[in-house]
Amino acid sequence: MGPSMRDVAERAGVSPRTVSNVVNDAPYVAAATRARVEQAMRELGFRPNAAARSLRRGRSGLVALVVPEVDSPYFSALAAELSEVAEQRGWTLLVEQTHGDPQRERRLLDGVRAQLVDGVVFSPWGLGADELRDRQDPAPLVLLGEQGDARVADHVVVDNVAAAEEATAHLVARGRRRVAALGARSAYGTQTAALRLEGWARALTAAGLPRDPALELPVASLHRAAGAEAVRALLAARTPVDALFCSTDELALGALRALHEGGVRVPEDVALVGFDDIEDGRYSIPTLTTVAPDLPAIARAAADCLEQRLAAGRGDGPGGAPGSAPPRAVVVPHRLVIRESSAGLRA
Amino acid sequence: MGPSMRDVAERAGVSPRTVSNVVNDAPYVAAATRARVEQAMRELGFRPNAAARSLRRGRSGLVALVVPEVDSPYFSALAAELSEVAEQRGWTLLVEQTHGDPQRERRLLDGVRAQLVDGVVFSPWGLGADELRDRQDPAPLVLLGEQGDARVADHVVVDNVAAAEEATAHLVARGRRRVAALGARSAYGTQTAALRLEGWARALTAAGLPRDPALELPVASLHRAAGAEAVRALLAARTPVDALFCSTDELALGALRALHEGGVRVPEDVALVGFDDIEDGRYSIPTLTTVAPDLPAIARAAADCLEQRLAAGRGDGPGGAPGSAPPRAVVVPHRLVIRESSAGLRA
DNA sequence: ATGAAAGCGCTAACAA
DNA sequence: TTGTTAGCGCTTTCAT
Repeated sequence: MGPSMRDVAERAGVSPRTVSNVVNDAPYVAAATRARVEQAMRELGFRPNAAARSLRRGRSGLVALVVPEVDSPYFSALAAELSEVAEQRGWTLLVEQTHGDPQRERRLLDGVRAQLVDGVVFSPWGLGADELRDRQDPAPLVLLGEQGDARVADHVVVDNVAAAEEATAHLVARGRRRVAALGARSAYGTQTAALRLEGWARALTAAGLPRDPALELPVASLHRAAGAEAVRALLAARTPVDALFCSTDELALGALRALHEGGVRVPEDVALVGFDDIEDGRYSIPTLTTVAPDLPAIARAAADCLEQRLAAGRGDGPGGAPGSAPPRAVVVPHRLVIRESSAGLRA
Repeated sequence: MGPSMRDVAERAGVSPRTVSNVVNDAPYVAAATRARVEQAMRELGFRPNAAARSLRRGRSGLVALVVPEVDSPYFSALAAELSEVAEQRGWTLLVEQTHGDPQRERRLLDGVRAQLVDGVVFSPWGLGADELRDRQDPAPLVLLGEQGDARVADHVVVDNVAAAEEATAHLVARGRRRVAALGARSAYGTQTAALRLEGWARALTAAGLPRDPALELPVASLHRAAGAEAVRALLAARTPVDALFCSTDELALGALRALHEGGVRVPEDVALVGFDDIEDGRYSIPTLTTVAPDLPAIARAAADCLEQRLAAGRGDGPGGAPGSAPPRAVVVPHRLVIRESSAGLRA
C-alpha cells in the first residue's frame, strides 16, 4: 500500500505529526527538520493517502459535474471551463453522464459516490423540480438551467426567453416573416426548450406576426441528426419558411445540412440562428449566427455557489449548515453573435 | 457528517458488522435482520462513507482519464465511451485536462490525487517515453497513442502509419497527384503526427509520386483555426495542390473553411481526407472522408488493461504485484469512411 | 448468523 | 517547535 507517514517519520527520526506538518506546509517547522523529512519522503517515494485524508478532514476536494452527454459540444465546452475553474480552486473534477435518463439522474443526484464528492454541479434533463427537491445527499448542489419557479437549489442560468426573443427579432429585422422554431418541443431539456419557444413567440407577437403551429418543429433529440430530420420533414411538407430559429447549434447544423441537400440556400432562401455558440458553428459553411452564453461566467458562478455553501457548511460563515441561506439564482450574460447564416440583403 | 454504520446498528439493535454485511449484501444475513437494518438505514438516511471504505479496502473505484483537452470532439467522444465502460464496471471516472502542458502532465501522472485513483488512462502530448517511465505513482497506467518502441506501460493504439497510408492511397486512387499533408508537424502530439506523416509518405512512394517538402504543412495546434491558417498560407503561396491529407478532422474542417473562402471547390479542385471521424465531419458541407478509429474498442481495451493490472496487483492472479507482466500493446482496428470530400470523377 | 475489536493513514487537540 | 494520542467510518479476522 506504499509507505505511510509513520514510515517517513521513523526514517526521519521525527513524529508523524511533524511529517504531517511538512506535507501540509504548516508553520512552525524548523528548516533542518523539514529538509530531513523531505529527504525521507523522497527516498521512500511517499505519497499521502487521499482516502485517509478525506476521512479525517471530512472533505475530499472532489466535485462532480453531472451532464446529459459529455460528448456534446456544449457540455464538453462546459466541462472544460469547469475543469479549469476547479483546477484553480484546488478541486478535482469528476464527470458523469446521464443521457437524460431519469433513473440515472436520480442515482447520481443521491450521491455520485455517496459522500465522496464535496459538491455537485448538475444539468438535469429527465428530473423535475419535485424530484430534485427530495434528494438524500447532503453535499451542496448547483443546478444548471431553470427549474421553473421552484427554488430547489442554487442555480445558474442564462435568460433563455430574452435570448431567444433577441435572436428571433434579429431574423425579423432582416425582413424574415415566416420564422420556424426548430426544437420547439423535445423529449428532453425540461424547461429550457419551452422557454426558448416562448422567446420566439414573443418576438413574433412584438413584430405583429401570426403564430403558426406549423412553424413549431418538434425534435426527437437535440443532436444534428434530429435537426436534419425535422427540416427534411418541413421541406417535404412544403411549408413556406424563410428563417429558422434553432434552439441549439447542433440542431442548426443538422438543419443546415438538410437545407443544403434540399437545394435551399442559406441565408438567401432561409436564414438560420442557433443557440450555444459551439466551435463548429464558427467554421461551418455558412458560419452560424448564434446566442453565445458566457460559459466562463457559468463555470465561475457554479463554483462560487459551491464554495459559499461549503464555507457555510463548515461553520466558517454565519448561519451554519441547517436552515442555511435560501437558494440563489444567478443569471449569466449572453450575446447574439451575428454570422453568415443570417446575413441578409436588408440590414 | 451524517449517520454512520454504528448509528444504524444501534437503531436496528445489531452490530456494525451486520450493517456492513447488509450494505455489501454478503450472504448469511437473516431476512428479518436485513429488513430491520434496511429500515433503520432508510429512517436515518444512511449513506456509506466512500472515504472510509476506500481507506479500509485500499481501493477507491475511481479511474482517471487524463487528456489534453476535454472539449475537443475526439477526446470528448473518447471520454463518453470510457465513461460508459467505467459505469459498466462499477468505476467512477475522473477527467483531467493538461492542454499538453508537460508540467501539468507530469503532475497528473504522479498521482492525479495521490493514491486516490485505482488506475489512470493517459493520452500524453507533452511527455516523452523517458519521462513516462520514471513516474512515482504505483497505480496502473494505460497510455493512449504510441510511445515509440519503448514499452513504458500498457498502451492502446491504432495503426497510424497504415491508416494514413490507406487514406492517402485513396486520394491517389481518385487520380490526385499533388497530395499535401496538413498537420505534418505540430507542437504537440508526440509520435502520432510523425507516424501519420510517414503513412502519407509511404503512399506517395508506393504510387511513384515525388515527396515535395512544400507539401508538408506544419500547424501551430490541432484546432480548426490552425488548419484554416495553414491552408490560407498554402493558397497565398500558390502551391499547386489537388488533395489534402489532414492528420485530424478538426484540421480538415478548418481547411475546408479556408478553401471555401479561397473559392476552391471541394472535392472538385481539392479532395480532402481527415482522421478521427468526429461527429462534425458527418454533417459538414461537404461531408468529410476520414479514418475512423474504433473508439468503443479503444475504451474497452484500456479498461481491460487496467482491470488485469488491478487483479494482478490484488494478488488474485498469478505473478503478483512486483515484476508483473510486461507492458502490453493493443492495436485497435480502424476503417476508412469515404464521404463527399473525396468523391471524385474517377472511381 | 451475529458480535467484539483491531486497524487502514491521516489530522488535530492537548502536552511538553 | 515537536511528540503523544484519539478517532474519522468502514471492513474483516476471530470468536461465538
